[in-house]
Amino acid sequence: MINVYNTMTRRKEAFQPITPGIVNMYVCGPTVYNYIHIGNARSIIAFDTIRRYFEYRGFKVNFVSNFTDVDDKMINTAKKEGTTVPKLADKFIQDFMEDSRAINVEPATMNPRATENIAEIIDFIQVLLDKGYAYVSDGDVYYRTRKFKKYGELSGQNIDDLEQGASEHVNDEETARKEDPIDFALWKGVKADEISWEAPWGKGRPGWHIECSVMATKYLGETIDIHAGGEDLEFPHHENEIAQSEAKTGKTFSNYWMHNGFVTVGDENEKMSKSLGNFVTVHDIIKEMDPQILRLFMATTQYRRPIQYTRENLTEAGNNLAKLQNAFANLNYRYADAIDGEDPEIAMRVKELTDDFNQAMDDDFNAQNGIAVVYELTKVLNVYSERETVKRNSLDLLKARFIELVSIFGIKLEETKLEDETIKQLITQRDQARENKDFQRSDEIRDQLKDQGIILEDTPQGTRWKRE
RNA sequence: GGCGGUAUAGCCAAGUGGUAAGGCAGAGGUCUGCAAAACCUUCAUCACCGGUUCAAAUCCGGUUACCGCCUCCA
Repeated sequence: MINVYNTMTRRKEAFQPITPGIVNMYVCGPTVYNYIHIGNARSIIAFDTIRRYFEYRGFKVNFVSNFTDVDDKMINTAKKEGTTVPKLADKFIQDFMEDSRAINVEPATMNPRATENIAEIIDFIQVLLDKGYAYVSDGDVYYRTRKFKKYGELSGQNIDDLEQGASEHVNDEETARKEDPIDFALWKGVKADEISWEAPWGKGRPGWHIECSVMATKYLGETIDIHAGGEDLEFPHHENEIAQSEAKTGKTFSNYWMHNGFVTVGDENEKMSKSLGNFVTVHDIIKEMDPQILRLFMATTQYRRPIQYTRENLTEAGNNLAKLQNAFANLNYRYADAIDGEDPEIAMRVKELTDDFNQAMDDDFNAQNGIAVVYELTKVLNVYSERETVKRNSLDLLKARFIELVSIFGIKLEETKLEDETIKQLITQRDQARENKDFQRSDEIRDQLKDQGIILEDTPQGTRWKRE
């Protein structure tokens, strides 16, 4: 049984899908006006890891994540860069896909875009108007927040406190059009020559929150299993989504709400975000280092905890990645001299560790405990790889389980095919030199290869090599 | 001001009543011609104060510090 921390109840709860064996999951995606930063990556990685774990446990996961491809930021950025909103969206959606691939994120079942669902958005708003949950004001449409009794339940906010906050902070012309400062926009009337669509109450574009309500219910149903996103979305975004959706359907919008913690950066340990301007993009990072390092770093921290993005922490992740890769390589080398059969104690140990792993991850995807088990398995691989005789079935078993567990964290282990003839020849020459105790010559060859990024390792089974 | 979160070794980080997982870095060792990789050993009384208890990092009260949300944001 998988336990999930539900923001709504602030407790871990046993996960009960609506339909046995299926998880319908919606994750709020990015506004596509820039490259994704590592904060976005954290959210993407966290929920990709969770999705992979569900799949590993036998669930079919319908994973829907949207692109917000029209809003103020899109419009402003397009204007500034002398392009159109759709072109801007296309570019950064493509970059999103590339960056996601680099950090080994499984493609979503579906990535709907707000602008592809305008008709449904209009219908949705119309229902809210008909039910009295919304009102038109000077071309805009607003949600009548106070009418929704449960408002504030997700974030634990009192509506009067919110009211106070809202009236203090916001004092623009938009507020003047609202009946109440805490009301929020479902539709924004068109200004100047902005991108817009026809609606019964006038030309304009959807507000931010409505698109997620529409797309989640359209593609996954009126009640979904899991709705997820960064913890900053808890309020107001998710609160508003609930208000819209439940006012319309009268049903619970999502059974579980999951929120990932932030990435902090710098000595101040402050939140990283686009608006603070202190962000690092995935696009830039992966030019400088193996994307798998970033992936491992983020996937193995419990998703609700904050992550401190520092060079030191990345170095540590890099060392850990190398450890996993070494163990995998050590194991693979032994296929050359493995004999038939299996060692039963290995099967037992693998079973044991798998149970430990599942137990750890069942507890709200506790990746820190999960990876600890993987490190134990790594040790089993290494120790077994050093045995005098190894058996093929045991190698197969260790290898398969290792790949399986590591892939939940999005790590792809590749068998390096090293077939370079000149390198092989040099190694043969070196082995001969070593046999003749001509260590000067043998070290010369090793240094020469090292300059080319080739590392040699002498083992009882002969000399191995790998790239740095 | 309201709501929420966090504080465990040099660093990252598990751990919700019984005497501190794991990883990185460091130190010592095994293996090696030397290395590399790997393995073994070693490295903390848990922010502070008070309380409950036979027993607390874990429960209660208080203090301090940091972070987030309340306005666009993963």
